[in-house]
Amino acid sequence: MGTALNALKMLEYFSSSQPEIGLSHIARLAGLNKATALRHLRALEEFGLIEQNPQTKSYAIGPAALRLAALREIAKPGLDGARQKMQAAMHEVGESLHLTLLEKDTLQTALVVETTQHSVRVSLDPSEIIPVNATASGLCMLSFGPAFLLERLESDTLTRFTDATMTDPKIIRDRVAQIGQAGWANSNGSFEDGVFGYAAPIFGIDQIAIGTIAIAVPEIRATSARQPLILTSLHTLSKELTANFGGQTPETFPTEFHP
Amino acid sequence: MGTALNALKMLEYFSSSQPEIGLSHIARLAGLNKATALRHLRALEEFGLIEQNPQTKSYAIGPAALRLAALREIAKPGLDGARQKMQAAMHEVGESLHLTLLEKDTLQTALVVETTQHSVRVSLDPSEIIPVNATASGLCMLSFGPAFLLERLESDTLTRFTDATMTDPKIIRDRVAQIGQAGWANSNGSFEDGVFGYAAPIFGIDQIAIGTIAIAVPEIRATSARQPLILTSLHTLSKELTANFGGQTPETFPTEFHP
DNA sequence: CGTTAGTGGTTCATTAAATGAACCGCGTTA
DNA sequence: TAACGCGGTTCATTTAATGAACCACTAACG
Repeated sequence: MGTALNALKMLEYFSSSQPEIGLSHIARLAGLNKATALRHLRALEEFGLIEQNPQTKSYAIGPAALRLAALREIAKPGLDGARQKMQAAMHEVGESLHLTLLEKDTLQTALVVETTQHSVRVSLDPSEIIPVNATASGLCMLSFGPAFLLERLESDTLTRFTDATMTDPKIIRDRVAQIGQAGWANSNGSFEDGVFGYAAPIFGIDQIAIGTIAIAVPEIRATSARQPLILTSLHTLSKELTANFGGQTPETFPTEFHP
Repeated sequence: MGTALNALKMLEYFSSSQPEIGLSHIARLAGLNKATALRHLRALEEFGLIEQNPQTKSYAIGPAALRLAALREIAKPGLDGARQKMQAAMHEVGESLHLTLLEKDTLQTALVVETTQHSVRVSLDPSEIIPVNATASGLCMLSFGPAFLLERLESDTLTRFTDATMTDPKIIRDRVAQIGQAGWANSNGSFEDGVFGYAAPIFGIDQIAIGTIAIAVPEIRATSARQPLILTSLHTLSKELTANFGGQTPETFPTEFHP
């Protein structure tokens, strides 16, 4: 059931490490008969989503992908799609959310969705640069983002914001390793007193984080009873936003978040 | 014949002017039964190439397009694909080709493929900025490119390169209108004596030219007998390169070029 | 030099999946 | 109230997808 879908699923086997695949190979990968694999490829090729190298006879993603991506950007300019998903989650959890993206080499707030359900809520300055050592987003980015962030940890001056702020690179690295296992990060008042943060990565095409999605909870509401709700919301957001920005979640990433 | 292809063809109906389409509407556009249209949309949606707006229930291009485009860029970085197509055409026609792209507001040579078949051939300096009034590429760009190029024609100083160079904006505008009808432009020694140029547009997603592909022929070989070959090559290149860069050829564009 | 194992691609009887007319429930408009 | 259009569903009918066996070709190997 779903011929079209089966055809499309063949596209999943192309990756940055394997941008060109031969007929027999992709048939084996997809568990399809060569004949059907070929017919699917031909259909995709006619549409332009697949292209055959006339020399090697092997197949690669075609130019139609570019056209569709351009259309996508017109229909949903990235952040708009993210905002909608964040707003939906905000209604579920009843807390403020913020989306941070890695711009060049700093982590910046791209979008803030504030809850309307509580008068006591966490507000965040959208122009602030996010310190990697003091926020859940920052720690998350150290775990799942590009390696240079971790590497320059020692050479950076790590500001102490509160008593809970970590400034020792060794301790931070330990924490980062834990987060890499769990899939999510938290910060309990290490940036601002009374603010608990929960963050999860948003992955790019190469399965390296391009940003994070975070839920900020005032300490009074940060009870262990509310954690499961927050963590499941965080997990679905991580996956949805990764998809929204055209990224790919690594297979090793946890399928759910545990406290 | 080709369920997958029929499903994919539904994507063709999304455009910048119509980025969201409802079920009944798209079924009508594609000439499909609502039931089959829905099943196709569901398949595309599961893959992520289509997304349904939960409020309006209408459909739009999904985030998977971004992922595929990113993969495409890794596999075939734009110009590489263009070079291959140009080389194939070069072998067919036996003349030098050059690809020019509109960078910001100037027309620049992006790629040159020189023929190896003749010792007398046209060479082009890749760093040169292409004058719009003197080259086939320039005239082509005036016809099919963004409007501002034509609008600033009067305010620009138009250099006279040879006796055949057009410098009167009025005459140029007439010529541009002709080219708009024909689909291709030529320049007979208006940039350099003894060089005949033939050019056709490369369109972007919005059906406005983002560049041109040109064939440069030494006057001695620019016989009327060779024109048909050159023009058909030019036409297929125009379409192929438009596709290569993820663009879309307007429906009003000629299906073949006539001398 | 023949054998083997791999490739990309084709054929055609069999089978499974795509199809579409009619239908439902719902919200708008007349 | 009635008529229309919408998104979505159902199920008998038909059409198109499927896959085992096959061909032609290339590369490696003894």
